[in-house]
Amino acid sequence: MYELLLKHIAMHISLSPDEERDFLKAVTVKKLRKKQFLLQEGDISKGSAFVHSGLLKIYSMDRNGVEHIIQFVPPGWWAADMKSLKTQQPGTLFIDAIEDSEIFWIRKEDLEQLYTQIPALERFFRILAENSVINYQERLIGTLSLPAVERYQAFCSKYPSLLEKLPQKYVASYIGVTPEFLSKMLKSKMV
Amino acid sequence: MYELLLKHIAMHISLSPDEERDFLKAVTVKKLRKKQFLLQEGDISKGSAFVHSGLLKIYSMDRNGVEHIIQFVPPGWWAADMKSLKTQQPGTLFIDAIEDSEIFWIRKEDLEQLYTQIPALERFFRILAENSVINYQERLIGTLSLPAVERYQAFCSKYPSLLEKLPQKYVASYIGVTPEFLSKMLKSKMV
DNA sequence: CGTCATTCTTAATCTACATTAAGTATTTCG
DNA sequence: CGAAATACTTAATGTAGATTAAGAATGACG
Repeated sequence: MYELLLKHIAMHISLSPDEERDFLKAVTVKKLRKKQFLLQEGDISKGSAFVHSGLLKIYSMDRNGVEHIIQFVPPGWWAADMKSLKTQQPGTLFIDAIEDSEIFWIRKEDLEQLYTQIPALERFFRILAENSVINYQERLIGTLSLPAVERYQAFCSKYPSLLEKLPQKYVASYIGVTPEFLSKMLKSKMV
Repeated sequence: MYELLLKHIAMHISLSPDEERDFLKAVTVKKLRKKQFLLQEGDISKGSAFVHSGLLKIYSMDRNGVEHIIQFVPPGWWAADMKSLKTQQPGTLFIDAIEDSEIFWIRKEDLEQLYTQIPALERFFRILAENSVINYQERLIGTLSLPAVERYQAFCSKYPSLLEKLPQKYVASYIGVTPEFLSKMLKSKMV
């Protein structure tokens, strides 16, 4: 059941069997149907989700109702509205399921208690957060300095497996163009 | 000497006098003259810098030689090329001083040794990294969904004190427009 | 298996912002 | 102080990508 989760943790730190057990005690399983929300704008985020199967997206919606996807969350990755989770204020992000998904849920207060009990967990999430910073920096540099075609190419080479199963319009949203323009780019063989 | 640094640490965690002493033992002071580089593209980042006084900028340069500022680093903030620091591969970022600055330097291996010795430090940098993720997420959403005027307004309300002492062209670079266009926006009283 | 929704395409028009190129302040510092 | 570098402005022109609107393809599901 929890092999994927434990494997991902073991990639960065090692836990004793006791620590593993205590950590898993705090984890619950949830299923999400395609299109179901895990979190909506205005909600206060109460915990973090590890995706075991399926695929989520995290996005914001602008005042014209257009979605801007800030992250896809395939199996092995974590999903949360970090700001709302930290501040316990209503958030601005949506998280929903692109396909039927199974997630492991850990509540904020349980995780914080575990941080104190198991210092290695704190290291694990420090490392994840740092990797996340690196990703967002690179993405920001891309949007500031690369034309749309090259942002698309970068996406393709970074996430080849996502590319296969994502509706094209979500890729457009992620790289920051309209679906119409992505369609045009692909046709014109600029890619 | 180290009041600012210790105060910033104390905002998130508490260290015993011994831990404080051990941490400060790993810290060295460096001065940077205006325009001096702390790090250049191709360098391998060997540590992290806490800005005590002055002001740094972290940026990448595109293939046309245009700077894209990904972060200003005023006193109380940390500067590093996180990717290069983690991977110990040549990095892509530049860090230099906008004005004469004084920084506290801690080497990667010393910090890693301290993480093990002082778990609270690991928490401190986890929290900083998480805050950083939140910032980059918000900035990314801004560049994907807001027009230039509103990105400028957001910058003004978020960093009013920076605005005063920054050359206008650096603000332009940060919000992702040309200096000419920012100049035009400001004149046209759109702001 | 057919219908309704969703996704993708095409093409015309439009616009926010870039580019280029001068010219004008403002700093810097010898 | 005076000269050179740096920063800022202005304005004409160019363009990447948005918008709109229609239709075609694909998929979901009763």
